[in-house]
Amino acid sequence: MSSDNLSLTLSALAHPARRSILARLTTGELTVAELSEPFDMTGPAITKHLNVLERAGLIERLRDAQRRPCRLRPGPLKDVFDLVQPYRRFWGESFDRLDELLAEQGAENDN
Amino acid sequence: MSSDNLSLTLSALAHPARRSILARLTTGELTVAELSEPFDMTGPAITKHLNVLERAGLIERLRDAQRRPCRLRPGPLKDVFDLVQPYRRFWGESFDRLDELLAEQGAENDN
DNA sequence: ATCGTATGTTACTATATAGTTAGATAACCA
DNA sequence: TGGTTATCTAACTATATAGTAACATACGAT
Repeated sequence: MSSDNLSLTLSALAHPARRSILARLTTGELTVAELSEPFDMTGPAITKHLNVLERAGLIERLRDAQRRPCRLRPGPLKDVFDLVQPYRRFWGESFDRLDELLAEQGAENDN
Repeated sequence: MSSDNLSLTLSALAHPARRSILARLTTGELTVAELSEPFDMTGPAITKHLNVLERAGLIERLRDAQRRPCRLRPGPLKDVFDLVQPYRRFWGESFDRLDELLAEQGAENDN
């Protein structure tokens, strides 16, 4: 399963329901019931998705009586940003033929 | 397994060996043997990782006699960038307490 | 005290992932 | 032709993921 933090974060993001949950949490805390509502999924399935997100540090669980609202913890997303950031130079120019870019880069940074 | 493209890309990235392979491909094409070298892993294991990367569109396999060099295809990484991009406003300010930000946002964008 | 709502836990199924060893394929080299 | 190098496929194991149904717990309301 590769349990380093970044791998945990990426595999947590690798499910549309979990990405959708995160997106909805940007507007504030939501309860499990509220989060479940848009999905055709049973309660336990949602609970498991929330556990995955929590284990990755992407959400925090609170207490409000019998409710357990979730709050976004965006920290680990920065690591994802930092992962893809160095590749920005590659897209937008030659998607299919990287050769020239690699040549340029090879010139300035000999490996 | 959630086979939409973005999910495929994210779960392909959710393994340190595969991220390392991608990083090494930024300096040019490499053969399977060259890619295997830094890892304590058998050939078939590497082949499987390459298949995962290829299925996600992150690499391309070429032919050079009996060699099958790999080339980076950075396109799908842009989608990952676009995924995390909107969350940038959340980190760097209040990691733990999102409340003020949410309050601001709630004011301008009533949901 | 009991009821109902909200959420979590357990046990189970099916499929996917990550790795192994052993064998198959393919292309070059002598 | 036969051998070597490079890579992939097949079969297998162990563990993880995504879902279900059924049950348990926790808390507020009546």
